[in-house]
Amino acid sequence: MPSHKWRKRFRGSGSRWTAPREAILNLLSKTSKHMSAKEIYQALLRIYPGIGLTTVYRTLDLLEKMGFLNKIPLGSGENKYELITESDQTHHHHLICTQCGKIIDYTDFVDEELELIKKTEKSLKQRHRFQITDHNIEFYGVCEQCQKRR
Amino acid sequence: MPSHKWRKRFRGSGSRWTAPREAILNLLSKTSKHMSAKEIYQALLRIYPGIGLTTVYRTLDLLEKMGFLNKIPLGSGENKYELITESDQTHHHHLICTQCGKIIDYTDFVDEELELIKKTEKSLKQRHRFQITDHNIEFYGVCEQCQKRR
DNA sequence: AATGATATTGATAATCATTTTCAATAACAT
DNA sequence: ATGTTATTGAAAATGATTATCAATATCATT
Ligand SMILES: [Mn+2]
Ligand SMILES: [Mn+2]
Ligand SMILES: [Zn+2]
Ligand SMILES: [Zn+2]
Repeated sequence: MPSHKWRKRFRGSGSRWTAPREAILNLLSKTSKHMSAKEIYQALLRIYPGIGLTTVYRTLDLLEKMGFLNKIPLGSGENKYELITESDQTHHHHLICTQCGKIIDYTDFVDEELELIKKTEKSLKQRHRFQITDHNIEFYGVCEQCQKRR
Repeated sequence: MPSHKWRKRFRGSGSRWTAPREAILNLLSKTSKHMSAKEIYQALLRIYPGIGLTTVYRTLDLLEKMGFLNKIPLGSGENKYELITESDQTHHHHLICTQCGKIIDYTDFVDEELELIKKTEKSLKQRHRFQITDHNIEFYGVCEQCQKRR
């Protein structure tokens, strides 16, 4: 468990290093999946009985604010979370199954994409006086398994 | 009120032409805003007292399925709706204020965008065996008014 | 124009994800 | 070891949307 790399980043922020926070970070670092609060809660129940769903929500909020993870709205009102890895494929977008909610990362044409994004952002900033902070690109469809299911 | 152009499109679909449906279509055709169910409900109350919020939701669902309007998830769990105009700027994307939820249409670089989209879609389709049905591009930021507000 | 089958409506209650409240507990600077 | 206060978990509250259901309106057919 090389899980203490996050610990230091809690220092000085006024936030404390607690068992739920460690558990959630460990879980998310072990999976490549994009998980919802409830999924995270249920997965944790096995290794951490007694953890509260409320705590999961609060922790996810905190971790997002600290820049540890991304929150991905599913349109159904449900959100999914993924750890931000400081390693390789940091910038990526998503392919979302509209049937089961599965999310797949992709990095196709990121360079061209970024160029276009940059241009558009600049244009929008000037014309609408928006302070642009982020963008989102995603594709929707039906995954292989859900295609077979009917 | 040239509002009877939709009427015929209800024929044969088994759906009936009703007052709430006409009211909602009229309202949305008069505005360029992207409105939530509640906003639509409240706007209608003045001209159509007694209309139910439930009916608004149901009608919006129906109209979306019939291809009359787009549903835009806000990430906060709230959705906004816009009429699809058969006229000019059909294909566009959105600039969304994260403070007040205001949505602004933009059509910058749509040609380049569509080219990139097409390429990416093809690539994703092959590699992940997804049946891709749609895409979404949006920018987030803070609108001019919300910048002033603090 | 009257009839009848059934699509639609609106009030109410139910869901579902997320947030708020609050008293009990745990983390950590001293 | 101690005290301050951030954090936790249970329970209730919220906000958007959906399900139920009896009453009503639409519209094809007399
Ligand atoms: Mn991802
Ligand atoms: Mn629009
Ligand atoms: Zn799927
Ligand atoms: Zn705004």
